[in-house]
Amino acid sequence: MTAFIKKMEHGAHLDDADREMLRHAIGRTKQIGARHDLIQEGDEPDNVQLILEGFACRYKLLPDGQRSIMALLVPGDFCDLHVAILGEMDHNIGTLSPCTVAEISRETVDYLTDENPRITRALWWASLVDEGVLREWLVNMGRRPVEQRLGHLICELLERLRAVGLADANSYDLPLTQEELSDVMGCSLVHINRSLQALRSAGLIEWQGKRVIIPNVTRLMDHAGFTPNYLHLDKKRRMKGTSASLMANAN
Amino acid sequence: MTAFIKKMEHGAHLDDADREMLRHAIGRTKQIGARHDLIQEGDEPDNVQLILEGFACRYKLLPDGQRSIMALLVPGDFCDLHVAILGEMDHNIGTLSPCTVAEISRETVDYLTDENPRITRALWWASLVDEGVLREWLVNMGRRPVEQRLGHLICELLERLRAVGLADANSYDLPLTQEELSDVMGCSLVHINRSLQALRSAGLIEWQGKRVIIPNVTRLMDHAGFTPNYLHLDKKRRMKGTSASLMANAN
DNA sequence: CGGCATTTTGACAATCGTCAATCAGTGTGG
DNA sequence: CCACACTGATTGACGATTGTCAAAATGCCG
Repeated sequence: MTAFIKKMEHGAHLDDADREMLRHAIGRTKQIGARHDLIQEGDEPDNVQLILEGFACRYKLLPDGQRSIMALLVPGDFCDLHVAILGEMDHNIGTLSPCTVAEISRETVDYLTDENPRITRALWWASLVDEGVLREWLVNMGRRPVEQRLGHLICELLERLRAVGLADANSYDLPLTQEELSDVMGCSLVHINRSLQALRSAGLIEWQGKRVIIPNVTRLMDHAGFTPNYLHLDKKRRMKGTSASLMANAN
Repeated sequence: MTAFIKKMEHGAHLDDADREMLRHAIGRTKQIGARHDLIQEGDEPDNVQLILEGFACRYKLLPDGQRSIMALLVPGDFCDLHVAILGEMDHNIGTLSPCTVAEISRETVDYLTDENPRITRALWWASLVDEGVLREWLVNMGRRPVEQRLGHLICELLERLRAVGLADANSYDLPLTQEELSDVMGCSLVHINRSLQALRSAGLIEWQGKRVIIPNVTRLMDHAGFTPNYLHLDKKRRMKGTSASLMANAN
């Protein structure tokens, strides 16, 4: 919950009333165990789901049974804000760890966006950042060897989790198995295992149970070719134009 | 121009007045030669650019000089509709072939979206489809060998170009070099060359100059594991909710 | 025809996947 | 408390895919 509001703060300048509106918007929440689907390809849901705690992912299954994970969802991330426009889900969303998930009705979303331009801007910002992350993942996948790819992902999650208060300066909990990592990175489980070992023996990462520790963040970022610009986590010059009303009243 | 309107029609039910508004929205157009940047990383443009003719791409350059192409833009596609919210471009856009590009001022975009909910819906739809395409490319990159990957891209472009009237039932002009294809597919030029040969000798594609011919579309789609659902090119049950107003007045 | 970009080829090396087995950690029932 | 089952991590051997290098062939355009 606080993760959600912290995230939104990165997308717009919210005041106390805005934060209060967001808090009220969250209606029912539910607990879901690890490895359960929140929504499936072809679904046309009536509510919007939001991760409050735990890790989830967007994924597709291929005819030959392979799984491809196209996004990791952490607390504060929306699952399916967009599906009403597209008609139906073109992918699945499943939990990776046990999750707390909020359900927000369409009516509530409509109310928020009709009434509050700052919240609307924050929601739109979140959606565009997701797109930026997808582009960077594509670069990662296409042009970096698996060892750097892993390092890049670990850097990205450090930034994203710090943005919602779930990581300290150089470590965080990452509840993914190596098999799940292999579905993210598009390579074999064995290769993940060996690449992680390489990163560890290079002193770039350490692993204590489910917690990742990055002894020297700058060094890992350098090794992985990571630059955080695509996460757009600073609001600096972003408020000038009026064109944020682009998506006004699309029904 | 007609490509642009044809594309928008896939996103919402437009009437004659809507189409007229779209036609008027396009102000200055410019001709750009092949391999010129339309916008670069770090830019904060005041106008929105729209491809009217030709092929362009989104790309990033890596420190070691490698190029990664994360999206192909064809007539009807927007370049940077979103950048006002994010603050600055996190990637470059460059032409691949000579292009005709329209510049639309922010004021015009604001006017359209304030006044016309159907156009707003169509614009939002376009943005969400871009995201769906990114997800599918990520699957393609991570889980399919290069030969199928190429087949998949060729199928996707057939659908996208047919949607804007630039392809017939089984062929279209594809003005990309093999080197550019290698930057899209994240592999070496030599490997692209050999994979294309494999597709040709399997009778799955033919190449006449810059034109791709697909002798048997079903067979290629099958070979590549292509399903067009992620392009959301049919409007069927898509108009029920009101939540398309999600992005209303975000300034 | 000559120059240049693009495509094609061959030989070889590096990366990465597959298979199959072992090791380590955790929780359960007896 | 320990045997057992189960999941997840690790290892070795081997083969397949893909990259690199360098050269030759092809096509296009002035």
